Amino acid sequence: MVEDRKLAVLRAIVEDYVATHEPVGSKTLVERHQLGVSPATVRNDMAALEEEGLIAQPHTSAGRIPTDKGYRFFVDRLTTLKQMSAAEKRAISGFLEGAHDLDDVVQRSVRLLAQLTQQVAIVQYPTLSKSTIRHVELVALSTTRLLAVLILSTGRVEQRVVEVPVELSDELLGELRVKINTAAAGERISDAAGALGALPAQVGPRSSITYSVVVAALVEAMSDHRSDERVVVGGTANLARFGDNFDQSIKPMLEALEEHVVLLKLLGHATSSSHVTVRIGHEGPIDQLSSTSVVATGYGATDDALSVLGVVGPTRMDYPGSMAAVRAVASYVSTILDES
Amino acid sequence: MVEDRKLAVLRAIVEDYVATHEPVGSKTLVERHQLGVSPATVRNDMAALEEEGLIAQPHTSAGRIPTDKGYRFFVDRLTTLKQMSAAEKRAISGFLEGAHDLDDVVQRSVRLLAQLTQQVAIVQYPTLSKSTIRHVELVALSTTRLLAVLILSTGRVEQRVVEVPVELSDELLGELRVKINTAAAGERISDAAGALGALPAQVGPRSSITYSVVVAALVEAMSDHRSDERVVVGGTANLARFGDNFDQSIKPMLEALEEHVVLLKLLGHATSSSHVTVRIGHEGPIDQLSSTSVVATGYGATDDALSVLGVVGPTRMDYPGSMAAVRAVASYVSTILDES
DNA sequence: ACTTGGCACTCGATCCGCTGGAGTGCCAAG
DNA sequence: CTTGGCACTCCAGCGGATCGAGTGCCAAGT
Repeated sequence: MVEDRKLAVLRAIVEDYVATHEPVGSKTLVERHQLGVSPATVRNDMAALEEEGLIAQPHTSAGRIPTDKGYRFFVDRLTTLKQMSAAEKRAISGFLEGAHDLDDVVQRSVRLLAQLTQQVAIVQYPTLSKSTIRHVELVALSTTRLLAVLILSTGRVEQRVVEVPVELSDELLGELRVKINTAAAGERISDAAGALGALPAQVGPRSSITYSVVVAALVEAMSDHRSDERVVVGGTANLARFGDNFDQSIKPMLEALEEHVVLLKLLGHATSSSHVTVRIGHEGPIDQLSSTSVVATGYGATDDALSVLGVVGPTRMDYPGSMAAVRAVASYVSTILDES
Repeated sequence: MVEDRKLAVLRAIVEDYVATHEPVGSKTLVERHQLGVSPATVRNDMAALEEEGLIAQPHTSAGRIPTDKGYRFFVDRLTTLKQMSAAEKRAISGFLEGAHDLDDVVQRSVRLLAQLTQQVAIVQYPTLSKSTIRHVELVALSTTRLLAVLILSTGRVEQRVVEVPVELSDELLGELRVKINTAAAGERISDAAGALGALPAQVGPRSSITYSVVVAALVEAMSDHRSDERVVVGGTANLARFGDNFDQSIKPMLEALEEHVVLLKLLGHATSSSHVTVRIGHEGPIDQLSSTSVVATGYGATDDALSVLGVVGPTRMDYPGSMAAVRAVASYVSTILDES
């Protein structure tokens, strides 16, 4: 079938170009792949593919390279999701099992992902808004300052210094601690604000001011979007393999990696864990990164993802491999977080 | 005086080369600086400087560039410590004042330092071994697992999950919490281990096992050197200005920035806060970074530094500027940490 | 004892023109 | 629809010529 062969040619072009980083011509194509036809035939197919905007040539007498549209087609229609080998699976779970701490899990995931894909890996911490409160601890720093420590179900620990306009006695602090914990424990962050808000009214007017100050600070700490932006990056050294066009690809990438807000925009919002999202080149939200692709997925519960992780690389990346690695790591991280 | 002029020439060469990144010749030198002599004279001086190993020429018919030894001489003998302008001082303190959290302080410092020096900035968290324990919190995750949260005087919060081989009742947990806090609060980390170690013997044999397990885990968490290695990096995008020789300077740099252990080696151990350390090129501990310099200093108390911060850049960097910025930021961070 | 102008020399950077080869598009025949 | 043939295009790479910045050295001047 003619149409089939055209797709085979596209696949071959993508694979070859990803492997060699060089425009691929009709002759080398039939040599390296068993297409069973002559270069001339391939040339005809290539002309058709170019017509459809799936491939392009850098200059008249050069081979073809896939366009963003070509990659998109390749990812959507020509990619059979690669399975990780048993050895790889063992390596992944072994590496992640060793963690005894949320920070540890995140850090290891990022390293792992970077190593597996040989690219820049990004892991976002579990979103605050989807966690429930496990415990709130108040520690006096001085008589008018206290440190509020928020321990969440996902293992995240958030802290915030609170200035209180009145002197705090030990008893009052203890009372506060108990009241706040009974009100907030087990609640989702978003709901806790309401439950806590009711507290000041329940106590005598004498301590009600203190209550409201502390409660207000806690609520603020919880809704602080800055802490939702926690993101860890790894494998930056892999940028070195991006190629030679420094200013065009590496510099903007480094700049983006500095700005966590930008990174989050890049990753996109947490989708379901079962689905791997691929954004190719210009499809992404940032113009400077038009030759960069993002492969990401949610992790955590299958239905309602806790957060996102993924890799970032040049459009000419190994999509099947990256997708498999991202999916595998996300799934292992999910199970580990479920256990704890 | 002849000797004086030779040094003036060296200074001029360093300054010009740092500014232009190009080998500097005798003619351009007399044009740009008021040396009051002819190019020929400068050439004689240059020959002498080259004889002494302070400058070198990349090839026969090119201008001169400073050698590492030349930079060293420049830093040691020709640098008058630049003062920050009032506006800069205001900007620094203003930017750092806004922080309400240790994490915040560290993060802001790194950004600030990167921005001020236009280079890669590194800040190490306050060393654990120099902090005292403010509070220990134990939160039950399940009946046999608990989360130990260590709150330190510097504002650092360390956490660790502990598996306990026996079932923990609420009362036992409360008892543990009180005992541990009375034993450890106010102690230096290094001393706390001893105080805690005595605990199990003080209780009945029934709960003594539980005590020893928890205590052991806590002690391990405290002495865990991994957590001493906490380091934050910023301004990576400034690597882009390093120049063109990608493989020689940028790639190894990126690799080093990935490995926090390497970074710590690079920064060196905390020296006193009052003294800024400069390591030039090959003087550093890492061979791959032989064309990279480090400007660092301790921060925290003047006499006994809490930890280290600094910047990393090409040997051809603005030493006076970097030294001034590093010193200024360190001093502001110190005061802020003292306050809390 | 230094400084300085002059001068010959070196050597990388840059431009130019050439050529080889990889790759294409098209056409006519199978 | 495939295929071999063929003319054409254009980049990459090479060698040679040129340019100019910079040097080292020397002899004369202060």
